[in-house]
Amino acid sequence: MNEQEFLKSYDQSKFDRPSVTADIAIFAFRLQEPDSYRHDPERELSILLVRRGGHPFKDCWALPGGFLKRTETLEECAEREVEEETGVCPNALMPVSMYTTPGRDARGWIISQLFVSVLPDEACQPRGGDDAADARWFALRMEPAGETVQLTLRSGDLTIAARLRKTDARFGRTGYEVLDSGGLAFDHAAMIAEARGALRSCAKDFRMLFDFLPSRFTLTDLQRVQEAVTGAPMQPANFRRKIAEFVTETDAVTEGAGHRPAKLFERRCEA
Amino acid sequence: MNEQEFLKSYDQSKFDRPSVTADIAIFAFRLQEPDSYRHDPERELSILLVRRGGHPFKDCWALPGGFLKRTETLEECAEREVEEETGVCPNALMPVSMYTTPGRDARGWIISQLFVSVLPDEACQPRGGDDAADARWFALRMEPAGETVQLTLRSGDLTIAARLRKTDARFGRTGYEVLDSGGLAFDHAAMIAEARGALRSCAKDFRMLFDFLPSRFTLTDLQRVQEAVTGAPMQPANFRRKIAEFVTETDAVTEGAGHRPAKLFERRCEA
DNA sequence: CAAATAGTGTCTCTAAGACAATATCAC
DNA sequence: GTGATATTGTCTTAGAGACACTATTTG
Repeated sequence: MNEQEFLKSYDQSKFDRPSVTADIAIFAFRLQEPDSYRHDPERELSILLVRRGGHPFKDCWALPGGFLKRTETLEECAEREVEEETGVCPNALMPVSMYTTPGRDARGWIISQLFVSVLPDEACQPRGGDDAADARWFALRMEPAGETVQLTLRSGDLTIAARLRKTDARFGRTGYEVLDSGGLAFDHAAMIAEARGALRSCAKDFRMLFDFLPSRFTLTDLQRVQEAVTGAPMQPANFRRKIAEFVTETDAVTEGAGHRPAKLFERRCEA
Repeated sequence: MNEQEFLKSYDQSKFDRPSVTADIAIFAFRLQEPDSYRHDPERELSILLVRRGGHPFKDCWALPGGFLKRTETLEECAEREVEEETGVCPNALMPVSMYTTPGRDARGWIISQLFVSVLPDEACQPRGGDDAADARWFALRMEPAGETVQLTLRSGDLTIAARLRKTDARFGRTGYEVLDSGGLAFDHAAMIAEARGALRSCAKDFRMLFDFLPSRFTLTDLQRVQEAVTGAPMQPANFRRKIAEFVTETDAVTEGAGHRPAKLFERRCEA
């Protein structure tokens, strides 16, 4: 038998195969109401979730995502699913890791690729789509609590609290095991925690920060984003020194704030 | 219909699904013959390939790997396949990226997870296994050549030369497109190039270096490994300063070399 | 002017890199 | 002793972090 004949006789359907999905953790910073005309509004790290319209986990909140099709790459699938379910068009999608533990999905043998993406606040007025009854931003907090990690998601009156335990932490990535999903679908609580970690670790490279903001931004805004992602404050002088090479000054300035206006900057694009 | 009923009626086989494989790039440094009794032997970055025993790409060289089973994670699959095909038991397996381009495998819809692993030279006397007619170490060189990248693999008289073009380079990872596979199976030439890059980028973190060496080693050996992985030489004094915190001195020293003996060190294990 | 944020100058300390000198073995 | 590698000392420089100061708007 030669290769041609082999390929002709090869029947993929004879073999056991999993379904494959992409799930996407989309982060943004949402502005909160300022408490005085002088204070700048605070920014809050948020994540986009959809309410599931069908079984399983009907009416539970979940990451947007869906099944891979034969004609697309996993990344294209992720982009398509986000668009379909939330009406939002994501920027670059960073692959994080593959979830393949047997039994992780009650429907059968399903493995999932987790992606992380980041959006400027303005770009996203989510709407429910195809399979999703609703789509909303949830303010995200993740705090260590002894041996475990507490995950808190809040959207208006709605609060979701999940508890996780760290499992492996190799190659700069930390995996989590769900102790209490808090009502989140599937193993998405673990995915959200891992995505938050991936976000933190890729913030060392400044390029990602720009995706959180519109094309023109103040350096202070950029710094707030960086601080929220890394979780550590920074001296303004030092921050400015470090990002200087990545931004270009424009003529425009902010207006109407109760204090000195700030110059607007743009991302510097180089080869 | 409630969730129980939904799950009972859910039939995964109604949906189109891909086959999923794990492919593993295993690296080691192999000692070369010294040209004089005084010179230490040189080390050469090598990668473990298997010769395919069956179609497609019968008799071509390929990364070890194979199909994911329902009862295992992708990482377990990778470990099993390496063991079956080469007789070698890999250390930690680092997931690198997922290959999902439609049409990448002539057998049908097949997506693959690439892993990278690293072995001490001593640990691996490869043998052909199940699907693999043969398993061998190939010295690996990767050189930029204008717009393209030249990949050269050599094992004894056998030389494989592949040519690639860089595609995307986001999130610290570089993807490649195969221009000339040089006879390597599937898109494995691109995988090898990406794996080489992943190795380089994770070498910044010293912990990975130890996997290339037996439990006791000289600092010079460790430095040679680091230099070969990163591609850049380093001052001995600086290297020693940097790894000091990761190693412990032992009483043992090397013997019989035509020069000053070196202290043997061990990896320092901390919490 | 007061409150609030924007933006700059500069000191210190550490880490990285370069260079040079000394040490110790096999033959 | 000679050739090779092992090991250590230290100078210089670049960058991170901390701190203090000045600048500019709105009400």
